[in-house]
Parts: sequence; structure tokens; C-alpha cells
Amino acid sequence: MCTIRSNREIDEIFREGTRIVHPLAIALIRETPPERGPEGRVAVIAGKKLGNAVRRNRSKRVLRAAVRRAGGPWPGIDVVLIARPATATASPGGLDSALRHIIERIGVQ
RNA sequence: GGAGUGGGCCGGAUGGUCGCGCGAGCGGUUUCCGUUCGUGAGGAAAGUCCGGACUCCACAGGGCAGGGUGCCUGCUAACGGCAGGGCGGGGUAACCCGACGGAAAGUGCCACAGAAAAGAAGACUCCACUGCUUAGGCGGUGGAAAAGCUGAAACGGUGCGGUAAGAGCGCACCAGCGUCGUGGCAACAUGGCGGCUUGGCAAACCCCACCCGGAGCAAGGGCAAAUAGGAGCGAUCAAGGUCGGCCCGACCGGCGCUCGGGUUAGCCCGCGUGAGGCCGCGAGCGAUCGCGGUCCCAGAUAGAUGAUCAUCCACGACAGAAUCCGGCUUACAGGCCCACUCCGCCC
RNA sequence: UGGGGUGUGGUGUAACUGGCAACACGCCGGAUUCUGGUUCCGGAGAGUCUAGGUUCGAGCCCUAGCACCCCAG
Repeated sequence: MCTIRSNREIDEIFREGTRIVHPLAIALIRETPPERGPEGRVAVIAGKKLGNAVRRNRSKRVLRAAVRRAGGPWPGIDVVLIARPATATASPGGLDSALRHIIERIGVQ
């Protein structure tokens, strides 16, 4: 899974990306810059307000696993997924449906 | 059987399927991909409160300042940790708690109340004898014990003698101080003798003893596109800078000569064989140490553990490594083991 | 990783060297007004982030913890 590493790029996506909101996760979408290659990239973020390190790490793991099951990363687009308080305790089915919701919206774009 | 004290240990288990990080092997179209096997978070990984290892620095050394520790003896790489002992306090007991050096080195503080808060004076009431006065009261001499009042705390305590009344004025015991002896490495305990006594606060300043260079793995080093600059040696003044602060002191910087190499995003090293785990034997009351055997046990770099099925149980708390180690502290569902104390009952 | 700071009524701030926790806004009641606001009078409301300790006495001193904020790389 190709990930977005630099803080600067993530800040750019926060400013320019399209926002898709779901109770289990917030997604920010943007086209991958050409110099970064044809394959899309993914980043997973868990903010400090979610709780302690165990809770934040679990939120990120669960989101990454859901991305793999959903077939990501998707060619040509960068996706930043932000965990929400309900993410850590969500069921896998619920996460899969959240990812389907986000993918449909990407198709609409 | 009940109540309790101290110590140690565990922290869901087993198997299947699909995935993730790392390592090794094999194959391929050798940046990478596929496949097989192995391995993969904690007792606190946490808070970052101490102590070290390691690395670099422009680190000779000295003085002042600053910080820390504070009964004694050990253990340890070191410690503010641990063990044993002493003293004081709590508990019927097992046992627990204690920043526990110094107040006749000095300075300071002790609100209100009170005569007085530390220098002793005796100056509030007072006590004894006595003069004057109708009484109330006013004075003289001696005293500082007793009683009164205040306060958190009042200038050794109790008793006897002594005296006009009294005072360690004398004596006995107790507390405290000094000194000598005995036991102990020591803290200290204990006995004799002496003179008769000097409030509390040092988590107030301080004194004494001991310890402390600074920074921190984003330490530090290597590779190498791009940009433009540096290093070594020598003599030596001023401004400036660095060595945690200041003063000495040292160095950088500035000048001359010589030489080819120095700084920033990415990758690599550092990066896990270690004050290491387990077992046994031995020394020691113990902390701990010695010897032998055996094992290799996470190393990511936006940061690896998720999903699901089955079975079982007491239905699972607090919580996630980021250079490493020794402690301390804090959080925590539930459970197991050992030793000991008190109470009740039975034999 | 290292360093610094703050915590006091509902809110914002005081408390000098340890000695009765103070002020403003807000809140409640009353008066004034036809009603509301303004104004005036009166009142309630914290025991100082938590747990220990030192002291006769702690918001202040000490130890440990909790929460929040900031700085450097």
C-alpha cells in the first residue's frame, strides 16, 4: 500500500481536497499529482482527541484493513482517511459499508 | 470457620482461514514480485521523577555561585533505589509508618491573647513581715516559689527538708546535658560520676558531611544529485562569540602561507549478545554475588497484530516498543500460591 | 526527546514576608415603572485541581499525582 508521507502534502489535501463525511470516517479526496506516479495513495489519520495510544492505533489499523478489503489504493487519486470516535469500536461490516459509500462518491466525482 | 498482615505469580486458552512488519531459503522478468518456514508489545511498554550505559562537544585546571542527598552499615555500574540494623510513633498481634544531621556558629520569625514569646527582667494580679488609715486603701523591706489569666507553646517535673516567706538553697527519684567505662564496625544501648538546666520553627535563611562538566539517538557517522564555499599550520591586538552562570583561563573568530575538500531534503549505519533470560550448585540473615549448563527472545521509520469461524472458562481490566538498561511513581477486571497473626468452635 | 508555565465562587481576576479567602460582572429577592431596561437597597453562592506531609496554623512551604497551555529541535 503506497502511503502519503510528507506533512506538507497532507496539508495541501486538507486545503484542496473534496470532503466526504461518514459517521465512521471522514475522507478527503484529490487527484494524485503526475510526478508521484500513476498509482493512487492512501493516508490514515487518528487525532489526539480520540483517546490514548491503544485507541488511536486501533482506529488506524481498522481503517487500513477496511481499505485493503475494499481494493484500495485506487489508481489516480489520493485519499486521506480521518478516524472518528466511533471508528475504534465499529464492526467490520459497518466499516465495509462506509468504504463503499466513499467509493461511490468517488465515482460520482 | 471468620477477620486480618506480609510476600510471590498470572493478566483468557487452543486450533483453522484470509491479511500485516522483520529475517532466512527457493524461483523469477533480480529497484521488485511470487512462494515456504520462522518470529512478532507490557507488568506497567505509561508518567518522564531519579540513576547509569552509549555518542558528540570548543571538555587542562582553580575559585565563587548553583543543584541534589541527609540515623548507621552494607548491596550495586550508579541512584533520591534495595537489604539488614538503630531510634521514635501506631496496632491486641502478625506487622506498618517516619526528609530521622545541626537550634550553647550566626541572622530571622513566633499573628491574636498575655506581665512576659527567649535577653532575662521582674514593671498585672500576687506571697511574707511591717508602717499609716475608721474603712476602702496608700506605703516600706524581702521574694519570684505557689496561685490566677492568655496561648499551640511560659524559663526542668514530683516529693521531702529548709525559711519570716522563699528560690537546685540542700537531698532522693525522673527528664535533659557533660564526661568516663562496657557491648557494638557504626547508628545506638547500658552502668558510674559530675555540676544543677540552656523554648519552638532549619519542608525560614543558614552551618556541616558527601555527590554533580554540558548536551542529548532529531546524539553521532557514512553515501551522494544540487548550491556555492572550506580545511590545516604559524605569529598575535581590539570588538564579538563558545565552554550551563560569573571571575581567572582556554578556544573560535580577524592576518599570512599551504592544501584539495566542507554544509542542507532522501537512503544506509547507529539498531539490539545484553550490568540478558531460564535451570542447577555454592557464599550470605538479606539486598546481592560467584561458578556451571542452556537459550537467542520485536526492531518499525507516518511507524507493523486486524477480520472471521469453532470449542472451553471465572466472559476478559489498565493499556501499545521507537537508543538501551536499573529503579521509583501512577493506572488496573479477575484469579492462584506461600508464610504468619487474632478470635470462635470441635478433638 | 528536552525545557517552561498555569490551576481560587457560574465567568474574569486579587490575597504583601504563612495569621478572618477579597473585587467586578453574572444570579436571587425587594423598591422605582403601566411593563422591561437603567438606578437604588439587601442576599446567597468557593474553602483555593487531587492526595499526603511540615507548622500552633497552609491558597502560600515540601513530596507525589491529575488536567490544560506554551517553547526548542
